Amino acid sequence: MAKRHTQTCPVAGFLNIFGDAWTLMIIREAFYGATRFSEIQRNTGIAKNLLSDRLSMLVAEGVLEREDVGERGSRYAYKLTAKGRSLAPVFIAMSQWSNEHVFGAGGEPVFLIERKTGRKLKKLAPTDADGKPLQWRDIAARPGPGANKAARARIAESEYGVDETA
Amino acid sequence: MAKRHTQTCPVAGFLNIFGDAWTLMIIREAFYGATRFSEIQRNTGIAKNLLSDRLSMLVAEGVLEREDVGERGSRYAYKLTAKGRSLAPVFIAMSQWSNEHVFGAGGEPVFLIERKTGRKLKKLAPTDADGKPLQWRDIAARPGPGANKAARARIAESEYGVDETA
DNA sequence: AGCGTTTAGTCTTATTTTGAAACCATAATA
DNA sequence: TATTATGGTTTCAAAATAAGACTAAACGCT
Repeated sequence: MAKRHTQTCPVAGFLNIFGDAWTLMIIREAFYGATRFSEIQRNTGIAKNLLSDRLSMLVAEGVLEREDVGERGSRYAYKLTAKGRSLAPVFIAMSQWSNEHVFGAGGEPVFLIERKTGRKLKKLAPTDADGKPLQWRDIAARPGPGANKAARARIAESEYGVDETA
Repeated sequence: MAKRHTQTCPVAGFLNIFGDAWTLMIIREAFYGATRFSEIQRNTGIAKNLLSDRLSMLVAEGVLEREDVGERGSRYAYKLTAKGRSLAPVFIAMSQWSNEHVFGAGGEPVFLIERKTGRKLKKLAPTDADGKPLQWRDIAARPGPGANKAARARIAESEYGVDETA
């Protein structure tokens, strides 16, 4: 899993960390509260060498932290950092999409709920700065301060782009 | 990209479609308005055989549709279906996370904005059924109607799970 | 203290996937 | 009519994945 994408792009940056079949399964386990190597391996079915690689990578990226829980070392707990916990919207959006479009109404394997009341979370949806819902047609892309020439060009030529020279 | 995951789980279901280095880059292109094979290939750098595979897969999954745009055939446009467009929250959540945690403040390559006003979208965040913001600690998982025995067991034993026998 | 089990890996090897380039038929363009 | 662009398919080497064997330290039990 070398970093494949060299583009200056948020999606490319995201996929350089999470763009494979297993990494987000590990994040799922972390959200579900699993912390131990063996636990994650059992719950996902990932091969041990891959789990070892991915955990090291996630710790190096600052998404997980490895905590020593043995009395004299050699027992570890992998836990989400603040950076990792802030993947919650991604995790929730994936789960909601999959419940709706992979499994469908009546076939949902798991609902995410508010712990206190048991009610389902509200469906994540794009909103403007004031919280008013937006359709995808209302959304556009604008180069940010980190955009290089290539990124600017791609955005400018796309119909999704807005030339915001302001 | 055979379906790797057999678990009855929303994340596993999602990753069986999108769990690789390229598929979400293709979705990015679709959101940015690219429709043609060559255009997507140029913009992402994906190998043509992989693009061909992934596009067929996405059409088969109903995420994209292939429309014939040649006068006498053999020119095609790949467009998001409604199912594909409803990936917007996933796309936005990934972009926002990456802007914040991969590139960081001042290094963001691309902002997603409201087309009409140019203002940045609001950051996606989990809320309860009424729209009140929730911390990740307030969120739990409950088996849905599609949960099989294995899925139920996994949720039950996780600290994230709630035994909602109601 | 001694013994078997669990944990958290590593190593090896076969299989699968990817990446890059070559090739090709049809369509559009000059 | 000739040239280029499009949308692929095929081939082959390199890389990643999958599965199991193996290991050392730590733990749990008597």
